[in-house]
Amino acid sequence: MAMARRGTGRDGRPTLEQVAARAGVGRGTVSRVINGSPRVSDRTRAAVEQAIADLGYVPHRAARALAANRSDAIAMVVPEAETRLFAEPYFSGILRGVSAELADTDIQLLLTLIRTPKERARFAQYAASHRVDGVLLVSVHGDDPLPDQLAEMGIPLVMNGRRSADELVPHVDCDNIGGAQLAVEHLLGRGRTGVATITGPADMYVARCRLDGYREALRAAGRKQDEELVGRGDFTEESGHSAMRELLIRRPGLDAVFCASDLMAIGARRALREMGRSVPDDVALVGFDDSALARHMDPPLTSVRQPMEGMGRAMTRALLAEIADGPPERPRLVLPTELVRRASS
Amino acid sequence: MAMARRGTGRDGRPTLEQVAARAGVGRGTVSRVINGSPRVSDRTRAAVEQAIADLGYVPHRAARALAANRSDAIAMVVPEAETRLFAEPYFSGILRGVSAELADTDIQLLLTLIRTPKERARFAQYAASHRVDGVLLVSVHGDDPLPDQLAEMGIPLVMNGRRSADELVPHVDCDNIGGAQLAVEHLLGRGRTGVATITGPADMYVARCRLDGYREALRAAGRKQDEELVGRGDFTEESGHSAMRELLIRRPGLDAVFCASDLMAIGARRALREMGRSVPDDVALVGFDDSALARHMDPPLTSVRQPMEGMGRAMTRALLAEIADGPPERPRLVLPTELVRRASS
DNA sequence: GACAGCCATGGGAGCGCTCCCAGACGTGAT
DNA sequence: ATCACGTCTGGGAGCGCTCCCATGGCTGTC
Repeated sequence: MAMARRGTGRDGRPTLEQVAARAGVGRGTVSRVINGSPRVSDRTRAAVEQAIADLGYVPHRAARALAANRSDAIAMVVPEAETRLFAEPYFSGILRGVSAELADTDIQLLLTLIRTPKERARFAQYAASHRVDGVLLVSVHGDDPLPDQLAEMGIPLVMNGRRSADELVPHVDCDNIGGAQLAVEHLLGRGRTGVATITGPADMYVARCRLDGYREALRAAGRKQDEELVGRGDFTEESGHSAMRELLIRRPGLDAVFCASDLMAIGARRALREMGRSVPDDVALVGFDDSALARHMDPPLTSVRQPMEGMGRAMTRALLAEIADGPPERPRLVLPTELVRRASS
Repeated sequence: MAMARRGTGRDGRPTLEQVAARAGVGRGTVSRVINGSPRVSDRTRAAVEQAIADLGYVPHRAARALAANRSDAIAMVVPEAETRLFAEPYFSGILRGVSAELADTDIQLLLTLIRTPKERARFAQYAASHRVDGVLLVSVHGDDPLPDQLAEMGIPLVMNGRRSADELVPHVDCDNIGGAQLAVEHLLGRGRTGVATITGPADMYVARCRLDGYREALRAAGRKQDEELVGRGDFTEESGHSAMRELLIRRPGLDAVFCASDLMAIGARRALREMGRSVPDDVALVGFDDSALARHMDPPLTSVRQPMEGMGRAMTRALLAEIADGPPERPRLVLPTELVRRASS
């Protein structure tokens, strides 16, 4: 036989049952009020809300999750390398956006850093058992099996960035091509004629986009493509340094460089200094990311800003919509980039 | 009357009940195995483990949380300003440590950014209702009421850093005094005689510690204190810049500066350049934090490294211990800092 | 004025787990 | 053999919620 109902929950907090008792209604009604069901009269609703306020009632998440078979939590998954490499503005920017968007829902953010395949597998299993309502995937590499795995399991999922031009998994991206164009147009607009670029690794889609943007801007301006002005980097400072040296040897007369990352711009800047070029007088420099590094460089670096916080927000909105309404018809959302002009160009 | 037991849980995943059936034991026994209770015979344990493996069973968190009255989740609370200001290495370093420490438990990390008092209140309420087992508080300011609020509610809690010398809330700190000493000793050891410092805001405990370290190092070396060599900053680049200018005006002969943050060192470096001083030849420069900024400065900045990842780990260990065993007898843990020597000194 | 139809409402059943008690089975001492 | 333990085990009860069905009061209609 059921024990007599107690006056409070196990840890001394009021339960829905007590709220019901105090408001003089049934449990179902309180539940309806809490969940915003329209099928409650205004009178009753007011009484229940009063009781909730009086008691300081807060729904018990676990109980709700168990009964309703949802978790009211989403996970944000970040390959650990990213927190190291792109600590800022990437990771914290996105996080800020996600958090802001979640602030007035009562959905929780679970953060998972993944550093090994074992951890990836573990997370996949975890997600598979519906312990989260959806997943936000940050900075996915082309060869990461996780997105497809999750998609296959039918777990709502949004990535930032895409792995290829024909990405099927819903994602939010920023306009890398447009950003690169902006940068190169700006350089051209300042009268620079020998505009070089230092690219990211060719197997990363984002790097290819930025290179495409560079090419497109030159084409649009009617300049001929000089392949000797394209230096290859891998987004690291060191690669920017060596690419810049090679560029300078091949084309000593170049007067501007668009780097596909701020980190490479730092390396390039060092090479320029070593080879006796001043910035921006001899060579104008533009980066990509608008990181803290760019702001604090000497001279401060002109850079393409990605709306990281906006991407975080957009990803979150997209995920919540997907959780509520099922897969979107258009899986892709592209946010504009912006050029932040500083003294380096 | 209870419905006949089904073959699987609601979302098609096996339940503990099915594991029990397959292993030919009762629910209680499976629960015991899962929770590592010793009161299970080896035979039975093996059978249950086999059944778990066969079925791919994963416990349902919400059900477990509800029944056991714990959440298997801890929250990491970060004032939003911090993700902006100290993006790196602070925040991501700690996060990496926390995540690493949690990796082989099945405790989840909930991340909460707090930007308004309203959100703080909301979080306090949330935590109060035992929706998390414990809280990690990052970068707390002296006037933040949250720590005491949580402590009062009996919620296991660990902060990083302390608000004052007699902090009562359990916390993990790094050796700011020792780090500053290290920096100044290093400067002295390189033959510098006029060692200045630029401090953080006087109302921040961490800033006072670094100043104490500076003083202590001078004292230990038998140098007299010259108050004119102490510049006041507030951890920002701009404050470093103006403090450096003033120092240079007051004491043109100074030949070294210990800055209590890398950001201030960047400002100081700019001022030095403007006033025609070279680094490190005329003036040696040392920062604090060992941020990405320091590594990429020109010349690269010698800086005091705080073991952020280690602090994250230590905080997590301390919190888990507190959850398991109750409040620690010694609330404080201090981790050593380390000097990273680069070309600026 | 009777009946269908609608709406707000109460509360039983059940989500998947843990807790704990009572029972079944040893074992060693008497 | 009997008894007193101790160990291992099964399963009832219950965690706090949501879902859903049945109920009862009202309205509108012919």
